[in-house]
Amino acid sequence: MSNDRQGPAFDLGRFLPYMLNQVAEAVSKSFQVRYQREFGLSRTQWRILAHLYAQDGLTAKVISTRIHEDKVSISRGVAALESSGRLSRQPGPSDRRFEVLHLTPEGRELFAQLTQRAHAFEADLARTLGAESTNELRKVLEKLLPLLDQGHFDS
Amino acid sequence: MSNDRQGPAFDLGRFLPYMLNQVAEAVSKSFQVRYQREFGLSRTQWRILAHLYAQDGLTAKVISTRIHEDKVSISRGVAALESSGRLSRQPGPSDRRFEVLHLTPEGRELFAQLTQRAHAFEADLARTLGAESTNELRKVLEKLLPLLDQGHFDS
DNA sequence: TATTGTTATACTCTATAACTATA
DNA sequence: TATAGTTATAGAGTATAACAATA
Repeated sequence: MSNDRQGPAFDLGRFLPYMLNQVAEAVSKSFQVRYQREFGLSRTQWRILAHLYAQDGLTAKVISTRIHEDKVSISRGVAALESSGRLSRQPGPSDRRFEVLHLTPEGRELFAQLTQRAHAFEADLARTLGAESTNELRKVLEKLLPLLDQGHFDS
Repeated sequence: MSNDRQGPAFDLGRFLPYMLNQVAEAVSKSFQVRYQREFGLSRTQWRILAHLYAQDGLTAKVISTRIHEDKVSISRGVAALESSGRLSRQPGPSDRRFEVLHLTPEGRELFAQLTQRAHAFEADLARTLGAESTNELRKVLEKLLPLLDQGHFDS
């Protein structure tokens, strides 16, 4: 058998960035159904709600840097969540360029329902992986995530 | 201090699907620069090249199912790669509905260059993570990837 | 009737720049 | 001059359906 390759071998299926991406995309898409189909939330909206649910009174800017998303996309997400009655905004008391964001009772109630589904989803994933692999995965991700904030993967 | 939470707690930063997604996106984006900026390839085009580089003569259908991408997107990627002279297609000998895809020498040469960058990028990532974490990550991903093909995360 | 692949269309996301209002 | 947030716009990616050619 002749081998007509002229360069070094490459197996995409064993290329870490590709593997990571395939898995993350499938998991993410599978979970998105839970909040998009039933509650009409985009991924950005879901993430904004999650942050405000954990800590009320954040500004768009803070959320933007935390989730590494553009301020434009956050601005649109916040506007949509406001017009659907899930959050309200007030001008910042000390600096009126900021807007302080608060969940409405409806928004809080909605997200409380979503946390249950999120936890159930995560439990399913952990069951699929097994406890040990889940812990290993969590450990690796916890090691990588701080590097993102430090801009280790920028450019 | 009063706690005004009305539902169960939720920490997005410790939610596995979110963690996976943040890391995968950052890693992926960081690598994309290598083939997009210098060679004008889209992610789909890069993946098509990778498959043909490893195994010449595949059809669009086969590539589509392997990388879990829509046949429309593959069709467009193949058309773009053909018009930029990186691959050629012939009607399948036994069934003319299929088109057999081959890299041109230019396409093969281009991808040989890309494999070097890919390996270098992966080595950087492994160095960042450390050998042990890298192996753990690989093991977990190898456990999850077959589940995708089985449709475990569909719907 | 089913399958490969193309075309058309619409919708979402993303990235950028220009703008406002505040500081 | 710099920052928070908005608006407008163009590009890419994604999803769907309709279509042509072949089986």
